[in-house]
Amino acid sequence: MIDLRLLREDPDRVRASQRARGEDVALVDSLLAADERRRSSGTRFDQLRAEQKQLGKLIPKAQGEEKAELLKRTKELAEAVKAADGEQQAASDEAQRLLLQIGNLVHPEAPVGGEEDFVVLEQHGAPRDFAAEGFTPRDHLELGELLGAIDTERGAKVSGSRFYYLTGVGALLEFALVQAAISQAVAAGFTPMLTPNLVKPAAMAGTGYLGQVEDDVYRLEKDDLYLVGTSEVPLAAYHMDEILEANRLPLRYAGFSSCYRREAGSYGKDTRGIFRVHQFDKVEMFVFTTPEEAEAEHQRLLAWEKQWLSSLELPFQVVELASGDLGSSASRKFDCEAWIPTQGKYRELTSTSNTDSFQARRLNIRVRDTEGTRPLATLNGTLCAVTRTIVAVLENHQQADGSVRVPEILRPYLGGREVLEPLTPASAK
RNA sequence: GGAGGCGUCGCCUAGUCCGGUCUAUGGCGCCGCACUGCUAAUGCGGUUUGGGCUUUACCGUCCAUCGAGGGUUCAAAUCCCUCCGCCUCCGCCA
Repeated sequence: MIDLRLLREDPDRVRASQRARGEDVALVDSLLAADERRRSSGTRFDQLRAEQKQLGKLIPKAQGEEKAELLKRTKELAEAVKAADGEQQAASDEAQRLLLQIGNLVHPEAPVGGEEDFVVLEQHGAPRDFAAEGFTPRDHLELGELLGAIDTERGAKVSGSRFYYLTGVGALLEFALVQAAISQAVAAGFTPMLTPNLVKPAAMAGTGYLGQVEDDVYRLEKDDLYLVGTSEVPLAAYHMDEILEANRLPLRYAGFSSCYRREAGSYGKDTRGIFRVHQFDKVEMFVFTTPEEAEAEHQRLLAWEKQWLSSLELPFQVVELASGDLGSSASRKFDCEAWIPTQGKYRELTSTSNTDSFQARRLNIRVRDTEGTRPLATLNGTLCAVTRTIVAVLENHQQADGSVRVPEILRPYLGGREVLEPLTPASAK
């Protein structure tokens, strides 16, 4: 959530941010009104309650008629206090409800616009010229099947569309990617974390995933738990309701978890292969730091993502997303998009967001330093989303005979193997 | 899943049976000041968190906060109910 104090002092800034996001600007005025009601009813409650407490203290000492009179008065006060409390509660709930609907303040540098208005910041490497090499590239599913690495047919049989099995070298490739990614993160000072895949509503709401994207989240109604769409959720909520000493910051965590996404509203999009699936594994970076350090940390997260994709020898570009495509929590977001040869496009492989103190406010996470106790900043960034990375690696490193060259960074985790070879027809099923 | 115990302002802890004197005790830690060649020791003061009012700082003041939420009462850490978490035992189990 945004800072209520800032909203009172500079409502125009919040209005402008809402407008840039393409979200409801009128929320701002409804919230200002509710906040005003909350404060005035709160003041009344405080006064009545103070009077009630004072009189209440006299009762044990009073006698006879004086006591009867006091009891009568305090009984009336008790009623009034209860009523005022109700009003305050209602106004406060209303203000909170509205506050939670307002998106994070858009960063001044973020381009204004919708999904199409992203800005390409950098390009790394160059797409291969398969025509010049004399063959037509196979897509990742075809390659995956040749290698005995990906089985989507049986995934669909067992679990439905957008499910898959990683088999043989496919499974080994995932473990190699995860180990390489975790190694990079640990070398950079991150604490590796294995996190719960099921979380309570407070964790989900606190990270901002129960707003516009709620339909994309799996919910287990019987237990009132959610399947996480990213380990960002359990990592952010790890310090929920805590006050962290400034000298412990930054706290950098590298989480590994499965990620579950309903992909509601993406019917017909990316239906082939494992580019867009309901379940995949991911190594995610998550940082708790001070608001002053947030921007610099965001650049560091982006740098670690670039390092990772470069080490996989993938051609990619860095884009900055426009204001309308930030999601409710991010003030600024960069994606790294890898070249997918058979699509002839760059596609998102990683994404890093600066959520500033937006999630920390919702999750009640603060830092204590000389400035006092105040919300801290949280940031997140993908290190390796396994399935999409497999897509990119297979397609970009394929060879004419259907084999795939293993990037050097992964070789130690694949028993030194330099090439993944297609299964012989005899051993294929 | 069954039975029992526990949850107090950083940590430990008193208070809960029997409601008001709780403005929540004491110790440890921490912060400030004093004293002292330095350190240590000692003394004094401070030390939950949130909200309101005071100009949004300082100072001051009021309210809420004893795991969470309800209830009873003039009055709840204390009595009642529901929920959450932890511990012990039993059962089941990767």
